[in-house]
Amino acid sequence: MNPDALRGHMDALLLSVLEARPLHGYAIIEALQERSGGVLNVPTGTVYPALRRLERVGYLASEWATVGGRKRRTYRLTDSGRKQLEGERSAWHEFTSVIGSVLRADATTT
Amino acid sequence: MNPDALRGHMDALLLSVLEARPLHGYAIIEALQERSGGVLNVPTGTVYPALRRLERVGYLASEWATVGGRKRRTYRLTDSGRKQLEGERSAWHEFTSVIGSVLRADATTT
DNA sequence: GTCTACATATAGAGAGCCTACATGTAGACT
DNA sequence: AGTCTACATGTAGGCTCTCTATATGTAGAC
Repeated sequence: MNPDALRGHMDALLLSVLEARPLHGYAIIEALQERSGGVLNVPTGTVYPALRRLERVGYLASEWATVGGRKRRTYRLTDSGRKQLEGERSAWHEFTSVIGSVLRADATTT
Repeated sequence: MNPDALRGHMDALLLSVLEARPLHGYAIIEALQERSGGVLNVPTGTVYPALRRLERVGYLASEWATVGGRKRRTYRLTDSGRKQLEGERSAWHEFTSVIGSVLRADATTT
């Protein structure tokens, strides 16, 4: 999976994975792998900064917890984040529809 | 349309639009608009450098022409570019499938 | 004592898309 | 003659995001 292809879609992925329940960063990475059938291996250097960015703009909120002696920062969707996810989903549909229509365009079309 | 979303998909769009016949830059921009129903307004500052990049890596070839007193640089797909377009199309399908599966994931899935 | 899994974080690189600007022709309209 | 719009190409610099590489530390298995 070409990294550049993910540009601008990372937010949607992260918000989506947090939709059902809060998760910490490491678990988010695993969830993305699972849901994508192992294809999506997003490095920590991408996920952690992205989560902080999404928190900074108010789509996520976080709190620290200690589980089994290990510290976790658990992220959850805010109301604003839930609205944003809706927007991301419709943007995704428009995006695939538009690009798809160009890629599939009949070779004989003017 | 969020500009970042196009990242990594521009090549596919340009190659696809040149699949049926050679076009010059300005006509490519118009073709993208048409095929996308007016949604895709790619600025010249994106298209011209991208075309040069694609020529540099061998997917496109170009030649100058003068039509109605105006100079045009007309681009056409090379054989290598045609193969690349195939690859771009299958990459696109994998991409939409993977992202789609994450975005649509059942809220109750683990 | 070592290795792997778990867990978070940052610095710096790299790439590409965008804004803004520069340049020039042709044709229509005033 | 002068202005405006459409046509047509191009570059410089900025911006943002993703990635690589690195750092740090705990827990548990072997």
